Amino acid sequence: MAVNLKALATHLNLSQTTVSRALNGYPEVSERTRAIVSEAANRLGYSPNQAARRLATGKAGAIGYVMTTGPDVQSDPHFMEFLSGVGEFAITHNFDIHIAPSLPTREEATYRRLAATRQVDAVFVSAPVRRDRRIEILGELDLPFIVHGRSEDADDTYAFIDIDNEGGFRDATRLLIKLGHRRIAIVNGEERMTFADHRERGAVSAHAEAGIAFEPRLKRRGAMTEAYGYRSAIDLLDGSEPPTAFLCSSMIVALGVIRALTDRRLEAGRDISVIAHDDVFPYLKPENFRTPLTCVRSPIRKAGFRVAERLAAMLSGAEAEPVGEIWPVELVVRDSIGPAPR
Amino acid sequence: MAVNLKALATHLNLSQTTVSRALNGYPEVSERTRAIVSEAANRLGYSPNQAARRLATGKAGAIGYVMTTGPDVQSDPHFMEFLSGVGEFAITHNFDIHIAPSLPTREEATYRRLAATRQVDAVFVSAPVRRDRRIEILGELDLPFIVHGRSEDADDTYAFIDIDNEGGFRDATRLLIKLGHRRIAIVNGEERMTFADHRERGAVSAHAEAGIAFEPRLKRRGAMTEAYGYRSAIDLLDGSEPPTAFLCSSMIVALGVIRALTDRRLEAGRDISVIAHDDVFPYLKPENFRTPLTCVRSPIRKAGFRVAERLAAMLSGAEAEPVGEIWPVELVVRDSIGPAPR
DNA sequence: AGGAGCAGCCAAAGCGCTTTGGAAATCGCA
DNA sequence: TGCGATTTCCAAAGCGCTTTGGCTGCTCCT
Repeated sequence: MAVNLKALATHLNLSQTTVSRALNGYPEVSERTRAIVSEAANRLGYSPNQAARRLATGKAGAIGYVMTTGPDVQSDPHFMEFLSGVGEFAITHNFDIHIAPSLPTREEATYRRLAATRQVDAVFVSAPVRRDRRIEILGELDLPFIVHGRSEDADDTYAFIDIDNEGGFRDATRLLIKLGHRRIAIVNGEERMTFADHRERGAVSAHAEAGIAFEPRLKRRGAMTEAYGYRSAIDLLDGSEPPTAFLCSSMIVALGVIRALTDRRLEAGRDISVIAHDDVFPYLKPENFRTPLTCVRSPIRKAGFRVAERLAAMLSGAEAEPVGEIWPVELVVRDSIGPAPR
Repeated sequence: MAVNLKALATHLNLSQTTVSRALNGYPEVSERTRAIVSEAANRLGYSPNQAARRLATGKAGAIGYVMTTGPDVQSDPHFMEFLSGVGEFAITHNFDIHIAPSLPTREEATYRRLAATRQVDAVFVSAPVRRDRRIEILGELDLPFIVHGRSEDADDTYAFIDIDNEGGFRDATRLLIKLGHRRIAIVNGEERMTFADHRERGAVSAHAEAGIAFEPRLKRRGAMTEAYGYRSAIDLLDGSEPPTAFLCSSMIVALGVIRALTDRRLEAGRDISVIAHDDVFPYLKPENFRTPLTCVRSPIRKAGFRVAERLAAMLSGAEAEPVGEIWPVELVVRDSIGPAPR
């Protein structure tokens, strides 16, 4: 059915060697021959069997990702946008993305399998937690990897790219403090997530430098759903000494927080201030909130692109030492903040 | 480095044949030997080189998906939830998901490459358009595939699984009509999308059977962003003879529509009715809208699971003829609808 | 004219697995 | 005890590619 190297070579009265070299751009074949070969290849619709090529070269032509899933695992809407970025780069370098689904409990085994079966040249890890087992395992495995985010600080033992979550939330908090806010709630990501740690740390340090005590009762941790944002905000607003400002770890969470405000007849920017982290989605923009939302912003798609780019660099040997890269985030002020009520 | 079959066989003083058979569960090896072999395989951390296995068997152990991406291509938040469903099934049958990123303009070539390089055993296609070129190509290619959605009706030439978009929107529209609504807007998906055609058809037919003319001015087509929902609704509300009800093709669109209503001091369920399609996301639930949202509902994750399941069936030969499968959707009534104002 | 150097091509090995086509050992039974 | 049937295992071929290590014939220089 499908035409293979041998058939093509026979057809051309050339050896497989020559045909292979012609197609792969090796210099030891004349331009004339190369032209003839590639013309024929196109015409006959030849493209090399990837498995055979892999076996011969040892290169997989794909980068991997272990996606946890299962009945109780919720999908992360951020990931799709991140993946689009990875894909954008992958296109330019002709590699694919190999997704290995895994139950959360089988993650370790899945990484090991990926490494052992040589299906991918490298992997990327996302949403790292505090002491991320995946990073420990990958460190032992013979498989290049990069982390989107960080596992633990002061770790220069693995490659990563992260955004300055701490700095972003510090800036945001500073701004709120400058506006007179003293009770600032932070509706943050899940407990174990490092990005949430960093954001909290940023908020805390901004309080500290202003000589204000950050009240732990005002912080929340949880899976970033709209419902979680709502519940958290209602809970805080209905308690005694409610916050005068909210920091939200995602746009979806902000949606829930705003709904709570609306329920309590509070208007963002006038009665209460809201700042959220914006990963920049095409379908939900902070400037389009009823009260345009002040944000700490960093396009997650760019991060995906960069992750792929770095992985490619690692594979080509251009990046030897594991380096960590931290991107600044941008504070974009819109109408959702204002002076603290007094 | 990595232990291979040969090494394992030598170590065990057995032939590669026997070791291979023992590991793959063939009957012509004694249970005793099998036990010894698999113990050793575990201990030495052997797992077969996937490329070699592919080359030998012709099976890739992966299903493919061509993901369009690029600077101007927006990611689809629905896809991640769909993919989780695919993954859930994939786990149980030990195959992976191979994502081939592609510029929209190169989609055809990407499918051809996927077929020619034999990297995947089958592919799935999502978000089909009217005359979907992808389906035409795949029909010619020697690569099993299934479509999530439909390309054109009366097509029993390819395998698909779809939800009854027409029926769902017909039911929703009937309900609105019964409540006295006569000007029902439909804020639908992109022009070329078949699911949007079907939903529109459902709405139109419900009008027809009630002897009411459906006004084309009340329909909108576009990429389903929040901003699009908002703009569409504002435009309709500010026009003459504004609609008394809205049908929205996604939850995100509904978010925008609701924002527009709020801007115009209209309350869903009291002043105006809203029904949306709900793909069932963990992070944004219709029951948690300020006014709980009446929905036409069908979990997209389940569809993903089923797509994978059917693909597996096709590969095992259990599913020979291409069949189309259409799932009913559920109309879930909540507070966002009410009698038409008079 | 004669040899060095090089461009252009090829045969064959090998990547690590599965699988075909036996062979040897064991078993059942008359 | 002898012989066919059944287990249990093996050697070798082959999947389709890349790549090593030549070989040939031409050009160029002295």
